[in-house]
Amino acid sequence: MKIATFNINGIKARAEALTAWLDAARPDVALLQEIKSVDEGFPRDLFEDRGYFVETHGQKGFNGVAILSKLPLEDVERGLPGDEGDEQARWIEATVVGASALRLCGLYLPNGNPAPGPKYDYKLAWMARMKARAADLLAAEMPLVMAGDYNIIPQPEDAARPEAWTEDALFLPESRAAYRRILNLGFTEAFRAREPRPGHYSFWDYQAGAWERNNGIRIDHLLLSPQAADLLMDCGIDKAARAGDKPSDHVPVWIELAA
DNA sequence: ATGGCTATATGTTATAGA
Repeated sequence: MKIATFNINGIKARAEALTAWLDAARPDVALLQEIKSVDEGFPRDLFEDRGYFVETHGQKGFNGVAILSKLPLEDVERGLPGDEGDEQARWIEATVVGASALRLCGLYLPNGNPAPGPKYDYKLAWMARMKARAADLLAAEMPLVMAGDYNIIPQPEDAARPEAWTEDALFLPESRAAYRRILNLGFTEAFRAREPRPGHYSFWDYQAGAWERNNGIRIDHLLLSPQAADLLMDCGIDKAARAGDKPSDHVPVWIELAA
């Protein structure tokens, strides 16, 4: 089963590039972030026509996550628990049943800039809530994939110019420590489990020729529970998507599971 | 790099992104 995460940066602007990638990459599951659309505005037909079941958790203008799946999605949950007052659409869960049941979490972790400040406080609080939810899900001891735009550069080798990010919410020590606390619950980060070398990125800024200069960062991750890590066959980054017409500033990252 | 581009809605400007 091929499972991908892709921050599309707006479904209205990305319908063409997204469907072209789906037709070429043919993932069984695609976890999408930044749909920037309300649920009623999401063009479900584009994906249902291609054989996908569609679940969305959107809001007006910003944020928003979605799951596309060739297999039915069950027990869908929207929103990250732990703060009833949080209205930002950044978290969706569902179970997909293939050879065995697999729990999926699609997430768009807050950017957090500028730091310090209220947006950074929200990022850290959100990560604490995510850790609590992840611990609950791990207790089920079933295959679990938490994938999305983490807005975290885990290590210096995950940035072309790490020195440019030292004051940034994506790379501050406190951000990376919060990320490691989640990882250390027992997750395997799929890409690093298979590729130890530097120079692999999932985001290039639209500005300043970042793509042309390969000035990227790796911030889109798939975290696997032990039961899912046991099934990991392969992981990759679809870098070519950044070179297409009207691209997102992120590219898809995918795994192949023996499930 | 002092935000150089892109997307959306609040819409000929503001807000957010990373």
